Amino acid sequence: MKSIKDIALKANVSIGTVDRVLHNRPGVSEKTKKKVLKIIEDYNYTVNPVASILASKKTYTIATLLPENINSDEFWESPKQGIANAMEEIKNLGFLIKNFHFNQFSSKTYIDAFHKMVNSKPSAVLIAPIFNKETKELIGLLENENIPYVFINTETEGLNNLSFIGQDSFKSGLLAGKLMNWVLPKKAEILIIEIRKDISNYTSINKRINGFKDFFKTSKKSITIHNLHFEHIENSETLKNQLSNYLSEHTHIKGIFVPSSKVSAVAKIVESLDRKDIEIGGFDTTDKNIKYLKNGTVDFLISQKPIQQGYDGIKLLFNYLTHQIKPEKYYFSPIEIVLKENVDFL
Amino acid sequence: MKSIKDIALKANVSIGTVDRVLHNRPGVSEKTKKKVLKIIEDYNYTVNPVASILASKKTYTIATLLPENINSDEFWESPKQGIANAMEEIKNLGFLIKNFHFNQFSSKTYIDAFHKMVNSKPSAVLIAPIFNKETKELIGLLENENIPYVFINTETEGLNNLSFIGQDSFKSGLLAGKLMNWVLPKKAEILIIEIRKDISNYTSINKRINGFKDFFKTSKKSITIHNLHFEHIENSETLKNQLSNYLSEHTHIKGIFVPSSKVSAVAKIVESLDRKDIEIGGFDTTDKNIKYLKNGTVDFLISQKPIQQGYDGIKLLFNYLTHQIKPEKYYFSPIEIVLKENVDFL
DNA sequence: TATATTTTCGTGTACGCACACGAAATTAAT
DNA sequence: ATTAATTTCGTGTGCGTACACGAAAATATA
Repeated sequence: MKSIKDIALKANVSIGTVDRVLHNRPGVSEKTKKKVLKIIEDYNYTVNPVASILASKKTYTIATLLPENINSDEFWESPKQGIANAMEEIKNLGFLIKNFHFNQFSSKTYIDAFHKMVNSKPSAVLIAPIFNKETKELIGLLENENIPYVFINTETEGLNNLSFIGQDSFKSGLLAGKLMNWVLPKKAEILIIEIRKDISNYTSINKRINGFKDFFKTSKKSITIHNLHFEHIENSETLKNQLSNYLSEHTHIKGIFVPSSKVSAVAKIVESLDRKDIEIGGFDTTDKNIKYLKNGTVDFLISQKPIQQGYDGIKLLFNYLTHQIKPEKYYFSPIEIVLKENVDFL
Repeated sequence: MKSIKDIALKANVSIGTVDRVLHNRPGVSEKTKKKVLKIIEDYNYTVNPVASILASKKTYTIATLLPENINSDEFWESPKQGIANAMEEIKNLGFLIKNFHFNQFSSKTYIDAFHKMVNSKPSAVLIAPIFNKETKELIGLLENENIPYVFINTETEGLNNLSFIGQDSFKSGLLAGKLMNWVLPKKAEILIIEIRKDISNYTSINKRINGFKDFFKTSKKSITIHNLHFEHIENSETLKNQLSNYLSEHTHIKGIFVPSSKVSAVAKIVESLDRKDIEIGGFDTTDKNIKYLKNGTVDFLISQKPIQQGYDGIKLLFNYLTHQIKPEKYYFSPIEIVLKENVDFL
């Protein structure tokens, strides 16, 4: 393995000069620069990144802005896990992380955390731009400072984000439709359950629903679709009463689609009603959801590999900051089908 | 970031002593060792792998032994891709790779390559032990030299391999059964097509078939299963004739299960027969298979993420060699369901 | 030609760790 | 107590690169 020293020796210049050539720094005459470059080419030399990292005391700090995970909402735990994993890998390469959190039901906390994040002067940021309007208003703060930003999980159009990491929600809804279509009999009715509390994730969920409905335009089966909205899900008695009433009034409903991670709340009720004839499908492999998948109450889940999303987000910024590798603007996560039979192998 | 120097300072010992403790080298009294370890713990210190690698001129070579990919058989291309990706990441960390190949239909070439591999004195090896008997006879060569070995893709029981990376074939067959059950009508017949050429992969394929059949023991639908074996698949005329004859003799066959990556060969024929009523399922996302998945001839594929298998195999050996991290004995790959709707997001 | 200015380049040190060498401290042997 | 053997530990050097500092060379100005 040739080193910078070998190059210098061969070129009859000092290590410093070679270094200047390598980094395109001024202070080298055109003539010697040519000479050195020629030898670098001949020797097929590339800098040793290990030594390079060790020598450059350059440090980068990446800031993240994600919802805090409140009580039962374990979804955000996963991206955070992936972020932590990625940081573990690069922390010795001069990378530092600062995590900022907000309450996903309070835009005020989002704005607040956003400001704090910008004030910490990070090299780059990873944001879950749950609040669309606020994000558009605040994004200038980052652009003024020339801080690159990546969006995760929630798409926000029309901004100069370096990349978006998340699922194609429409397609994932479409896939959910296909699966639901498979599991249902030739003639059936489907209930889509929306929970208002997911309002912050409004766009994604709407796209999922659109995709879902879109699939049934092409289905050969005879399907009717119902919709039901709930305001709260904490008050499980209300939810239970309303849902069981609805189901008893509409006895042809044989499938329930939950376009969010709140599948388990619905599954719990259906199980208590002992309605084994109803098939349930939804999103995200939270522990609770998996429990109902395993016991057969839930038929399928669609996962977006949130751990990997977090991991990829950090790695992407790492590559951008250290190697100026510009990522794709859209970085779509896998749309993974999770059934009882493969849930243990993810 | 705390360094070895900080530890030494705090412990009132020299850097050398800390170094000895870190590497469990002799020459440190029990007392000072305890003291140093305590501080390491307190400081939450971990060695900087970058500096570590730079300092230790140690170099490792990893050898791989995989089938060469003959003409149409593109499956092995994927693990190789993953291996290459992983090597790219660690090549500057003192890692070198030597790839050995064999013809998967000739045990002689396997034995040959195996010997060459051992003679190259690698630090560790990654093997696809396609030939069970031969592997068991040859494995002593590695054990004599104390060379750790990892199996990929093909399981071989009763050996001291560091780890096995691959799919739980039985479970993946079971899953295929579930999917086939979903797509079929209440009453149907299924044809399982085995291609003798896959003999080298005999065990896995058999397990898949067992898993598949196992599922139908619990199915509520009325399903009959047929089996068909083919010697060759190159001679597509023979295959086509036999298969179309069989299908016309057994008109109730509405599903075909191909427990190998040769799905496309079957799909091609079914397509040419214009039998849109037949659902096809099989394994591996080769380009050809994906083509038939996209045009609707094939209903589902099951992928074992072969690229990741290769990647994981190398990374696992890397961690073992550099950090003595002992991997799990079984490292099961995801069992991924691939449909037309999610094939673009993997 | 002497001096100032700019361009070009060489040297030294640091990054955090591994490891060899040998010195100091401890223990054992005489 | 003296010497020898052994254990314990500190120092120094090198890994390949980045970068600051300043010296030397080249060029411009008087």
